[in-house]
Amino acid sequence: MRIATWNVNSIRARTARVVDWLQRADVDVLALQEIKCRDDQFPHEAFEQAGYEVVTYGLNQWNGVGFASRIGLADVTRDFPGIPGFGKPLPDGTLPIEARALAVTVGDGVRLSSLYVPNGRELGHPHYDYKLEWLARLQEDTRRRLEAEPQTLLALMGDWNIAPLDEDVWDIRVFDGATHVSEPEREAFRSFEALGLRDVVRPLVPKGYTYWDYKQLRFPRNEGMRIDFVLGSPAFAGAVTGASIERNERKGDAPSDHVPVLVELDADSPLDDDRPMIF
DNA sequence: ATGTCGCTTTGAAAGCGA
Repeated sequence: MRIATWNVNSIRARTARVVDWLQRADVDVLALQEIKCRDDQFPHEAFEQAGYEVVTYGLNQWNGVGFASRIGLADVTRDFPGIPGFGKPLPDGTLPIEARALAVTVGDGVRLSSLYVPNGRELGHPHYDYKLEWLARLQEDTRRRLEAEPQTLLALMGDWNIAPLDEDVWDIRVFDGATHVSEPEREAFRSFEALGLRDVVRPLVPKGYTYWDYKQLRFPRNEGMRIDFVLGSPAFAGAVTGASIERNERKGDAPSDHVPVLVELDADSPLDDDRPMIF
């Protein structure tokens, strides 16, 4: 099973590129972020013609997440319990919930979330507090799920908008006082690892960025950030057999500013200690 | 250079978010 995550920065601007890559890379399931369209605006036909069914969660021109799968999509869940909102209060006094979290079950019971973590904008900005609150509520929900089903094959995948390590940005000095590298954000990221989730890509791809800003020749200079991650439950992590960061997808005409992160999984024979040894 | 994108409202240019 080949599973990927990709912040596409507008699906309508990149439909052919995304579908072409899905087929070229032989991807079974893609988690999308920043589709930047409503559900009715999504280019369903192009994906269906390529053999993928699609589920999307898009409310307006901002954010938006989705999945494309050729091995099934079941138990679709938007948001998560306790998810905070942001923006102008609604008539009932609550804040609007943004389209940033979508979970599905694929294949034979693999539970995947497509996540677009709030950017944060600036330290001390209301959006930064929103980001931390959003992550705290997601962590709580994930903890409950793992406690209820410790053996579950589960992965949280997406654009985390956090660089967990200094080496995940090209020059940490540039990020003094910036979001994405602040200690509260990194602590939030580690709080998921404290649940037993593991970054399943870094051990296999120790170096490399997943995002390069369009501005200031960031890609030609390789001045990027590693902010897109797949965090897997112990059972999920045990089934991972390969991973790659698809750097070539930042090249050519009209690329997204993020590239796909791809994980290969052998869900039929997880490498856990209970597996009978056969010689 | 706050140096690029993509979307929106608005009626070709500006605002917003990243």
